[in-house]
Amino acid sequence: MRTRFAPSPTGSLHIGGLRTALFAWLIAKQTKGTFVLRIEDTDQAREVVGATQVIIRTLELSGIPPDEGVMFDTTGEIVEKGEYGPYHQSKRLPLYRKYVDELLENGHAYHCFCTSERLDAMRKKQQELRLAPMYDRQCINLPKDETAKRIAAGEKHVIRMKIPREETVTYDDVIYGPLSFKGHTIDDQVLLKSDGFPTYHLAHVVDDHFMKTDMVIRGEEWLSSLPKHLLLFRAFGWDTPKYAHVPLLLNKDRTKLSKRQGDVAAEHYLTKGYLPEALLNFLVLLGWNPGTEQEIFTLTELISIFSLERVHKSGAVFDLEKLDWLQGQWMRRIPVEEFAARIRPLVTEKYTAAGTDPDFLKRAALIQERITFFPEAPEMLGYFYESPSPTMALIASPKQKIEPAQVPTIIDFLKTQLGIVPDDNWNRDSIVAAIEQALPASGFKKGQVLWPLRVMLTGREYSPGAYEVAELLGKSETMKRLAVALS
RNA sequence: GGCCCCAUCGUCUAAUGGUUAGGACAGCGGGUUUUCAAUCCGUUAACGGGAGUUCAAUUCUCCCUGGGGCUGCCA
Repeated sequence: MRTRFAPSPTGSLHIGGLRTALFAWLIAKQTKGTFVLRIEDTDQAREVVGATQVIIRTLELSGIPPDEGVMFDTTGEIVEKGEYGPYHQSKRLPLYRKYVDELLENGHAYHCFCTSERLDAMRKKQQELRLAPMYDRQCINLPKDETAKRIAAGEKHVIRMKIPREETVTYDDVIYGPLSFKGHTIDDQVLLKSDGFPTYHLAHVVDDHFMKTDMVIRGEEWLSSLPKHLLLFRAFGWDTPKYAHVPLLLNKDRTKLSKRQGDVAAEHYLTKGYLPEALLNFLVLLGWNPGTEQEIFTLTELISIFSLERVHKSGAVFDLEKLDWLQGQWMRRIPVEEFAARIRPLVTEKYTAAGTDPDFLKRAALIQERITFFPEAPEMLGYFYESPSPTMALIASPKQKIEPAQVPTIIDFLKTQLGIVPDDNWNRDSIVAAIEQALPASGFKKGQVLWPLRVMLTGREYSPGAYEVAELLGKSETMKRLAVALS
């Protein structure tokens, strides 16, 4: 099946857009079809420079790049690939013009010279009379010669669609099921703007016809425009694609997910350190479920089990809590070598020594099960690359039942016990043995010696275990840190 | 206001004409543990309301209520 994602380059890729793209990508992949990226740049005023790059990059980073349409070449330049282009709507103007002319000839569309001032006034009046704001068709029966004359005189105009008002348009949406719309409630939509650009409605129908889209997967906000699109396909005499409208992503207050209430830019989550696997896993679960109790899915698994039939109709609140959990799950699934490779540049940026550290993999392994985001790594590994400054306040922990007065004794105990571990046998097991064998006679509890040891070695309130840190630090460094004076 | 759509724990969701209405996240309690995290166990918490159909309705129908989307020469 050929599916497509068709965003406007008006800013970064919306997180809801990424979910829609994911659904479309999954359908294309599971049918061994093609996922097309088309850029809907028909609103010159709202276009943002660089937005197309961001959109493509976000899809790529997420792991769902387009197969056809707008994409990057090997050098990172935006190119178009495929036989149904161009894939930027701004490059298809003659095509839209041609088909809107056809509509004009067949009586499915008409010229409209109304000014926006008149339209505003009209709507205002309609609102006051509690009527549906709709174009009043003032220009629908303009004589041909008058129309021609006004156009020739350079008068600004648009082309509107003529809706058959007596009809009821019905459709069976892949997700929403049977839908029906009464013709007299549908507005005579503008198809071609006065600047010669098409509106979404015209461009969508023409493009998805010529690009041979089998299924249009888009957000639910398009549901009420659907009859216009259906009518256009019919007016052109073209087959209608299947439509699957997907439920919206919502703010906490259940309004349509918007910028004001949080970050809606998909790349924000990626740059913040969320794994694409976690992000897509989270998004796919918003509105869809596999019918089993499985919650963690790779993209490959999703390709085989995803289905639009199991997407339901109500909107889903975009609540990050579960994303954080999924992030943790995915972080822990990364092979440790890969994990180390990912964080190494980040850690090296702050601590040059990490770049040549032969034990980096072991240190990375220590934090993998407790880290949430890659950027936390430098902070979490800092004590391996710079000497900590432990304080008495931190060591004398009431929770561990440690009195300040006991601290020197405890540290002496640690020095003595660790001192007897042979240099060539410095490993976790022998460190454990050296300390725990002497524990009963010392009168200290485990926590009373291990908490101070950990703090002396790391200077931190939280960190991986004392034994593991000591092992990786090596004997001489461990002994050195135990000898540091407390502040 | 008009049109269209939707409605199960706080959130994401499952299931069913007869069930103790299931799971996950979060919350809470506990185990493990030198801290934090991770992990394990337990636990709080939902069918919006009213009619109708039926022996039986959370499930089917209708109405209401609530929520959302659209209502641009935006997409």
